[in-house]
Amino acid sequence: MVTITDVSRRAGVSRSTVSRVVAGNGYVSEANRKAIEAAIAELGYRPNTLAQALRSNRSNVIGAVFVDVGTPYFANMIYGLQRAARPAGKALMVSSGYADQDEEARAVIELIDRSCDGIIVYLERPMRADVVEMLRRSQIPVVSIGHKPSPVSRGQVILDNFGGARAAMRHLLEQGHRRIVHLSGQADFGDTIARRDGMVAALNEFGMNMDDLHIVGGEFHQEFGYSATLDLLNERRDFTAVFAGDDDIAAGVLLALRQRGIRVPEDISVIGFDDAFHARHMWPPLTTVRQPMDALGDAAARLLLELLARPDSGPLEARIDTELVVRSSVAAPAMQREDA
Amino acid sequence: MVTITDVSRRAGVSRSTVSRVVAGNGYVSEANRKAIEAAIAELGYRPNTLAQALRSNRSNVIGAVFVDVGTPYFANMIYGLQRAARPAGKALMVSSGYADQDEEARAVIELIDRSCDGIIVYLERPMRADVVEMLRRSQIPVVSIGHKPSPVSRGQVILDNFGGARAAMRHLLEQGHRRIVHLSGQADFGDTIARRDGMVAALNEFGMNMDDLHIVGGEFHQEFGYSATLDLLNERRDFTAVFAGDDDIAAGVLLALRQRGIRVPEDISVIGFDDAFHARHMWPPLTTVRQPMDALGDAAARLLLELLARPDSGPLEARIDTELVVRSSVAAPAMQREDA
DNA sequence: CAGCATCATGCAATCGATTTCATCATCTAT
DNA sequence: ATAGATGATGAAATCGATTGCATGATGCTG
Repeated sequence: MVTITDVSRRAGVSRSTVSRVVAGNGYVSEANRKAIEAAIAELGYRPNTLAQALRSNRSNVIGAVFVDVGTPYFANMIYGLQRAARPAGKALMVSSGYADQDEEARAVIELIDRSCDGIIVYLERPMRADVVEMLRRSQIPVVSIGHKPSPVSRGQVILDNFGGARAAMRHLLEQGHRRIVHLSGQADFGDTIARRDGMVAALNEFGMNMDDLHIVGGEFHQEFGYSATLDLLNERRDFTAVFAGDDDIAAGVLLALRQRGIRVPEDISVIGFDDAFHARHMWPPLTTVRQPMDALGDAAARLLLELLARPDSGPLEARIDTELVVRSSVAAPAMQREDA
Repeated sequence: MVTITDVSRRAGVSRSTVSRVVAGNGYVSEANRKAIEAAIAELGYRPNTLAQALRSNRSNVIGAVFVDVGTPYFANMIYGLQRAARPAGKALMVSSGYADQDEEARAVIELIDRSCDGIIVYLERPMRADVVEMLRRSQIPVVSIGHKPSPVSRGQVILDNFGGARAAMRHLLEQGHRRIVHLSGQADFGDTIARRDGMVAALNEFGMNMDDLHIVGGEFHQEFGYSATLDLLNERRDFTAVFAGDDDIAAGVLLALRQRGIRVPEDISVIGFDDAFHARHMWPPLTTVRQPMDALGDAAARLLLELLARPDSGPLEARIDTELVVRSSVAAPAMQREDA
């Protein structure tokens, strides 16, 4: 491996001078600069980032912990992260927490140990107290994505769940739907709570209220959407539209309806949330509320870079808007619907 | 930050002794071991991985370059990678090459600079010569996933494209299809070539040959599947089944057929390749050949760990099998088909 | 011409570990 | 009793950079 010492010898200067040229700071004569640059090129010198990091206390690595990296949902977020991080010369180290508190703790600790300059987290569980304490002591800036700000985070990226849920409901209401079912994800998730408020807002705008909405709580999985829809149908419930807590649930709804021979959107309308990768591939293509994952990642990285550049800045926040994506799963309600 | 020196002082021993306890090698008296462990716990000492890496020349980081990290396809591969790497104490650093030679070069160079212990690559383009040279000089073991082994890789993970394509064709042939169209991806991709051989093998088994197959070359995109299918229909070509180069192409095929009012699988059967995330969400749910991305990532990491443990071992290879996933887009051909 | 910036450079300390080697105490075998 | 093996420990060099400080050269001002 060719080191800075090799370069300095070749160019006939001290290591300090080489360092100045590489870092591009301090005074260096034109003659020496040329000589050093030539030596660097001839030897193919590349600075050892480990040594740099050790000495200067900046690793130029940012760490990220997500629920599950192996998921399309987060893949897109990583894309946004990279888009913002790379131009700033930061590499990315990613890890999954699998929605388990101890796994999430392990992942965060690993990133602390690796001397990341900053950490971005998207967690489903509150952070373990000892990890919070470690982060506080390490002084590493933390940006969290999602609903509840973690106690150590100095940056927060929030998705406008309120506005998204309101837009979805309004879309259904404007089409004339009045008997709507909402299949929500986990009731204790922050997202779910924020969305409820958005739905209420939309209902109010149409002179309705929460009582006019039938809510079934479950999980963010296709299976829930499927079985809940079947139950609804068996109860012979009277509804013309379903607002699914996410696109996975919506996929389950579509499946159940199709099995019962109920047409979408002619008989029943369905709207989802997320605009996940597969939303456009469903049949009919799913109308849904787009949650721009790449924008979330991008914003998180930007916030972190800002915190790195201005360590004394107060808590930062970014709010990301949702967007209604109209495809083909919503239409005006039919006057009458023949049940299965 | 609490360092090894702090611990040594607290325990009343030298740094060397602490290091031995932490590393778990060398001789240490029971009394000292206890004292040191106590000191570590009281101070909350965590070894500085940067310093360890610098001194011992092992960073315990594995680098990976994929075509595009922000894609569901690779998300799953990262999952497999992590599954194998974490238990070995290796962290992951990922980067995208965006199917561009210079971008891929940049990504690999970054990983070299970061002193990764090993690098895993999945590239679309041949590696730039200067990067090959850098890798060779750096002695960093490289494992490549995919068709063409890169000139520096000492490990190779190969997907059985041959067997997968043969299985897909056999499935169609067994159902009775004889007039089959293949919509292939980029003709110069290694995958595409290997699959062609698999298709020939299947045809031969049924007493047919390449002339009995109509091949249209294009790209691995939905748009190609869509437009190619429309063209085929406009030409009034006579076919009962389509074998799509991947599930994206298949999605385009389904879309075009649906628009023309052609039923799948009653009128025309469609089979894909990959078993991408959205394959099961299509309508009808797509029969396809599963390419186990997580297994590919897992195998790559294992190979790399093996190379790391046994630096003098010869070139390693792993072959990953595909699996036919039967859903609902293939059926026996109808006797007669009324064209649009 | 004296005094003071400004420009250029190198020495040496430092970051936080690992690792070689020397030293010394015990223990065992002859 | 003594040589040799084994166990236990610490001093010091080392990994490859960055950076504060001292020093010297040069240019400018009054």
